[in-house]
Amino acid sequence: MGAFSGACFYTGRHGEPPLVNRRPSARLSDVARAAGVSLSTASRALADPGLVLPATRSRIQDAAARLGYVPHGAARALASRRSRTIGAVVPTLDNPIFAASTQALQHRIARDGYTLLVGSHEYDLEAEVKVVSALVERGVDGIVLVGLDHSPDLHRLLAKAAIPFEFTWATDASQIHYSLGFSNRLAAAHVAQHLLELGHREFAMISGQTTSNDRARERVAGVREALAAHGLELPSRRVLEIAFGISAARAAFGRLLDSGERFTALVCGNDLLALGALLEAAARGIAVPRQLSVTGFDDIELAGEFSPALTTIHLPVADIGRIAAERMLARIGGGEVPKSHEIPVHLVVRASTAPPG
Amino acid sequence: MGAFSGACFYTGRHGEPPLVNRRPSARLSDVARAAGVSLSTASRALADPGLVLPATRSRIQDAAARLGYVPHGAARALASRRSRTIGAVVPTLDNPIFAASTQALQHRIARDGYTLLVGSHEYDLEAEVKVVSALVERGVDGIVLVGLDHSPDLHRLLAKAAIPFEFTWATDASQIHYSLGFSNRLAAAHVAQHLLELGHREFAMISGQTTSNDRARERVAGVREALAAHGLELPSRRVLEIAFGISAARAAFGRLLDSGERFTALVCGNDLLALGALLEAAARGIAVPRQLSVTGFDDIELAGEFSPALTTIHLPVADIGRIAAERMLARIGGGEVPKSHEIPVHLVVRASTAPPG
DNA sequence: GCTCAGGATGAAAGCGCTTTCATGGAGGGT
DNA sequence: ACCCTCCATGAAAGCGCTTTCATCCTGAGC
Repeated sequence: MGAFSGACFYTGRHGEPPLVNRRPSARLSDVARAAGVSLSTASRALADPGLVLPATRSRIQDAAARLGYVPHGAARALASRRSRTIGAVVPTLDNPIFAASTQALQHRIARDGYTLLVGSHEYDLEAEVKVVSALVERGVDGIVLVGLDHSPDLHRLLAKAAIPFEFTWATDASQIHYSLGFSNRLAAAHVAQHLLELGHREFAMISGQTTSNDRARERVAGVREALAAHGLELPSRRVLEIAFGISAARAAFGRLLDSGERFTALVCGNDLLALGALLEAAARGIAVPRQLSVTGFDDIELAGEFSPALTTIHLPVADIGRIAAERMLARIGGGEVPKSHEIPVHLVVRASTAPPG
Repeated sequence: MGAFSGACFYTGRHGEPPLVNRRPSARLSDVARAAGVSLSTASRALADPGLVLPATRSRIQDAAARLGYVPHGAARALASRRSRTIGAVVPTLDNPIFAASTQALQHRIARDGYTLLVGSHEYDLEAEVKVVSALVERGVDGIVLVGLDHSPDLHRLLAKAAIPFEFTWATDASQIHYSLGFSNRLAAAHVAQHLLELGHREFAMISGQTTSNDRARERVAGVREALAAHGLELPSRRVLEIAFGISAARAAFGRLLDSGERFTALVCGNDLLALGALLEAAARGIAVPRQLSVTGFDDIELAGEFSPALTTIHLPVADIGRIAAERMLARIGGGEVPKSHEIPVHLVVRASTAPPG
């Protein structure tokens, strides 16, 4: 390569914009200049086209398209005090029901031009406060939370931020807060009632962790209530609390069997736990439902496909996300929605329950 | 209640700030004033405490704590040109592997003070462009995407935005883009190789949708390659492409059986599809693995617990999210990372495969 | 004791947009 | 023809923060 051409190449190279700190894409002022209008008119044409003469409007829109204009969200948020983002805080996305409802939530708000910020706290209420704080800091216009159990700091933070928030997967009976869900207690009682009607009298239960988890707690309480109405009780030694997971559930169920407890009905806090129990029962040659009836909660897809198909409570998981989105959007828009929204859930009787053998 | 006290009450009531447009929590200038320092010093004390005298610093930090100061993300982003948010775009969170890796990603970046924005496109490449555009507009500092198949518009947008982005769940052999994952083709070939070694010669396959999905396509290609090396082939009529879902998989497998095709090995594009096939096989009285060998891909928790336990490719799902996070954080911080990162995956042989009966 | 380096702080200029508020011109009523 | 209203547009003031740049003070070096 000769000196001249070499120099030439280098000149060319240096002409390229540096990759870092490169001038970001066109700003609104560039669009305005290109269209021959003022900044304010350009802003209006894009935000509320009705405010601008059709001719002007299309000139501006053309310019924006030509320049590949992408609005600067932070600037917009700063000036307008709305970020058009919504925060969702879930225990974990590893649980398919939270993943599915979050998916539905995201899908719905995207339709209205909103973006979802997600955080998870892995069932740690103090971690949740931090997550929410991060979301508030990002200026979310609203926050969707799971359950009713939260740190007092959480409530303080939320009150101070003065943004709408909503609890899901449970309804706040006190009507103090906005909530969307169903009564975990009643639903669980419904399951127990079904088993009672089949003739079961000896129960056991596998539950998720109940500390800091009102849903799990209410489900246990619901079963106890239903039994109590029949003069029966569910002793603590027959209620196993375990962390989430199929293999953990298998192990727990195994322990329960090994402990020598006698029972004909096993109520599980959710489908995954029930599946674990079903798997362990099969491994041990326990016939379900002949020797043992098993129930779940959630009605994940597998529940209906598994053999034996699982008797469980059907939850309209996607609806929860979607309706939460709609209630949130309405409130952000200044609308009013009922303080609490009850989602219908129902028992699906399948092959895993039958009268005691 | 007397007239005086009544008036008193009302005055009190009116004194409350209105719920809407209430002055948001303390601003940095409030903190600065409370601490008796300038705005800049307050900013420094919070952003980089080392720049400020210990005494001053603690006065400022105290004031911030006392006032419950929460920084205004948009203002900060506008001034600093960094939003400390990262975007993740997945096909859908309904798929547990994406939910799990997203969870790990979120968890890791939260440790560094970053917040996750998520979007999903349900396997629609044009929808993906919109989602990414929304994220760019929100000023994310980086974007994590799934797979290698994307719209040209997507690449244009990303190039223009000049922010780091990374593809996951596959490695870009051309090394043009940053990518993190493994070779879906090799992994699938590995599965086929295992079955070939067991003595299988007649294969069938159930795959996810291959259009716009390089992972699914590569898995099919990998199986074909492995067979070809043995002079065998996998005719199209034995490759069923279906949408995601256990019941869809059951139905598809049923159709395959009804079509009269004869095969001793069924390769499935992922574990959920395999589970569907296993369930249908059980329902039809087909013994696995005696009459039919079945394989999956992903190694979800259920794969190892199910009966028969599923032979599958183990993917370190959480690692993918975590490492993607770490690579992204490094790049945002100005660091360098290898263009592509290969994640080790391996075959887990369980009870669903055996020599042909 | 005087100079100069260096560190702590303050002043002020934006970041890119929205949103009053002001202005000017067109159209309607009389 | 005149006045008033209404509507399209423009000018300009921030939104709350970061970040130069300038300033002041302290202390080391001679």
